[in-house]
Amino acid sequence: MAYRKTPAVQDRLAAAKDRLIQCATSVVADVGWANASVTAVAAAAGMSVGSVYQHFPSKGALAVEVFRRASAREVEVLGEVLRDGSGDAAERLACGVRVFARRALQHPGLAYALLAAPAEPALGEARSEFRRRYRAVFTDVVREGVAAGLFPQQDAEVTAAALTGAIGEVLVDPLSAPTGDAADHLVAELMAMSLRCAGAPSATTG
Amino acid sequence: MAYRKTPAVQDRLAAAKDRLIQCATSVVADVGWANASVTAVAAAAGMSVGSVYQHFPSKGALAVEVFRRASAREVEVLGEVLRDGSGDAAERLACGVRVFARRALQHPGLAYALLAAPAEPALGEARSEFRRRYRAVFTDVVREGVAAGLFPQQDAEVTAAALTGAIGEVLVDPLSAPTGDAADHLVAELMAMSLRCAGAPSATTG
DNA sequence: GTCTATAGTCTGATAGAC
DNA sequence: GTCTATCAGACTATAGAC
Repeated sequence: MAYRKTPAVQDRLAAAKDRLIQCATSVVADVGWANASVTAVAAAAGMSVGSVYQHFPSKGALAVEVFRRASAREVEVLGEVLRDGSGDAAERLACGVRVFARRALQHPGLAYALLAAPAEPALGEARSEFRRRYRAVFTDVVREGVAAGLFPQQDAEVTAAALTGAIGEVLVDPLSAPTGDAADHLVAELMAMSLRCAGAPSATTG
Repeated sequence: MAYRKTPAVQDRLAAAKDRLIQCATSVVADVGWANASVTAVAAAAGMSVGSVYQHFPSKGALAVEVFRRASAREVEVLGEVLRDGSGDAAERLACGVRVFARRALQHPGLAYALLAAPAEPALGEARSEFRRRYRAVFTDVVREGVAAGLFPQQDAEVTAAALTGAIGEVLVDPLSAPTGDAADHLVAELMAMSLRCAGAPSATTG
């Protein structure tokens, strides 16, 4: 008969699974989804291919989990800044964009994998959800700004989607990650563009 | 020894290749890149798998050609409106966005495949080029608007990239293609958002 | 028992014979 | 042009190490 796993065993399993996910994330950030074969991931995690399939039913499921964890972190960080930051809606929006951009520029491989890389088919749905969540957090700030008369009347959902796409596109294009002054310039322009996009008045003044 | 192909043969080959590309485009628009196997494409084109490889050296090459043709059409249409349309930069930008959006909403399957679908690894480069070209046409209008004092000072490249990403994201998300009034609303919001994004003054006024 | 290594099956891309 | 063989990579089954 089947015995319940002891806590110690459960912990060990969970730890191994965690490590597997982390290693897989590194591999993907390094070589992209296309080249992240199960064999390569297993090797990076120091385990056999068979063991990988003890943690995940398929390569796609592992990919989804890798994607979910990485993207959840980003959405969470952004959401905190947008919701709990200080200042009015425009200031929080600008701050959120800066944080998002800086994080992406620091981990370009991961950002590219999350935002734009040709991906496992299984990631289609996960990516959609990721974007929905980004929209949700942006939608809230935009709505707030409109309610406060800070932004003009607009469909907050559309603006939120636009911000999501715009920021992703700007950050991902130069596969060559800009550094130093170039990065600062990019972030500054991105913040200005986001404010204009929402219709913050300062945008047209300067 | 190898004889030069007669013109008649060349024409027949070119026609077959054309049909193959068109059929492949339909298949991709229907089932996405992931399910567009060479077998499926060959079947749709009424030829054998082996024949497909007489026209293209690899599946990736065929995918790139499908992508190139479809995206080139879109970029061209947009470019014409933005360059040769009537009115100032803001008016042409708004008009270009409307045209782009309407076309995408009419062919949602193809739009999704071009803009956002999980794709063949080989398409990574093609997609980058596609986006660079979008940026290029947007960059020109934005520059012109800035020069005319219509838009505020800004990095036109960044705004162009943002417009590319924003429009794509807004159009692609609701995999359920909006129809009738909903589509009109979406297009109108998209145009307003694009003008705000570039900093057109009317945007903050109403 | 759980992990590893390994050798198999299966699917789909690709090459080559016909 | 078609058909068949090969190859790669996802996935599975099994045997042995600890």
